[in-house]
Amino acid sequence: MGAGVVEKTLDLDGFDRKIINILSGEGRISVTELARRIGLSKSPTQARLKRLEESGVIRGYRALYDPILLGRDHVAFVEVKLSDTREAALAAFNKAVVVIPEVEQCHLIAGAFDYLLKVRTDGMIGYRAVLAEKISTLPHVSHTSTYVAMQAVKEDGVGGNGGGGT
Amino acid sequence: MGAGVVEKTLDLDGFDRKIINILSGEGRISVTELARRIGLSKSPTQARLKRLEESGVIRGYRALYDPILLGRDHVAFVEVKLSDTREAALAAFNKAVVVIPEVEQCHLIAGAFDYLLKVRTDGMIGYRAVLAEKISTLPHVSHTSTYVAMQAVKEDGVGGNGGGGT
DNA sequence: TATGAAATAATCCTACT
DNA sequence: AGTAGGATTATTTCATA
Repeated sequence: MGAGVVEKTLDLDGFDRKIINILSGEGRISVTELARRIGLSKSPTQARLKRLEESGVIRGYRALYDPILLGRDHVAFVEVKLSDTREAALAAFNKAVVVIPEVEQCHLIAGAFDYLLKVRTDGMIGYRAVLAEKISTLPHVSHTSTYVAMQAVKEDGVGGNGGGGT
Repeated sequence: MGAGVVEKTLDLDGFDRKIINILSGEGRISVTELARRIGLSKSPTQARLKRLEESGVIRGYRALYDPILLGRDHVAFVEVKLSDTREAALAAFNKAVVVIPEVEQCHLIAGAFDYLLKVRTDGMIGYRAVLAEKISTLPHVSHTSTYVAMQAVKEDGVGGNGGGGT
């Protein structure tokens, strides 16, 4: 995305695609089951899986959690405007924002050199604290606009960490 | 989120929290390894894992993919305004939007009764097709504004499906 | 590159502390 | 409720085609 053309030349055939699609829904099934579903025996299935993992197509596996049961059902989207949009400023912002655990997603948006953040907390009080203490103090932030989600109509599960506690 | 207080009364102790945090990063490790890491023997670890799964805290497992290697690195956020925001209209919109595979996320936003959608495609051409043929034709849509992401600064992996092909 | 068999390691179940 | 041990099943490696 952006600078540098990345080598996209990995040839994924139908079996690889099937593996990808199955594992996107059920990431913990056994290789035996996976082999049965794609219609191949165990060894080649395992070899393909390993190849997908080592080539970087599969970056890892994650458990999906119920945000409500974990008490982390407050989602807000934050539009962030920067006072400086030069490369160094963007890099500083990027580096600082990725380590905030409550920030689930952060995208650089075209057109206005803004960022759009997705922030998950355990409630409005927690959100205000994150906004005041973490997001507003990020490098070169000049203005933020918050949009609170009333309902997650479609969403994948939530990661385990992010302010809860280890 | 919103109507109906949900029973949050599951008591998660430190071991459960450890399980949740570990599995959020490595969702495919064995129960043996999991037991070793949380400092418990295998049987209780497995019992706790099963309890977390059956209580709904863990909703499933998913493989994370590299969007670039899969050729699905175009992300856009769409603000959708509805002409009708009564309950029935919202329900109709919700029902229709969840089945669009390119829509990764959809949130009902407070304040203006808008929706914010995250749409992933294989490029601008694919995005325009999705916007014209799928999003704009959703029930009660009156207006959309698109914000294209130039860079994913922080983001979990991507699901396997969404326009690719089975 | 797929198949099939043998060694290894995981899961599952039962009994004990 | 956690630990320990044994039976079942899956995964891994290796040989073969």
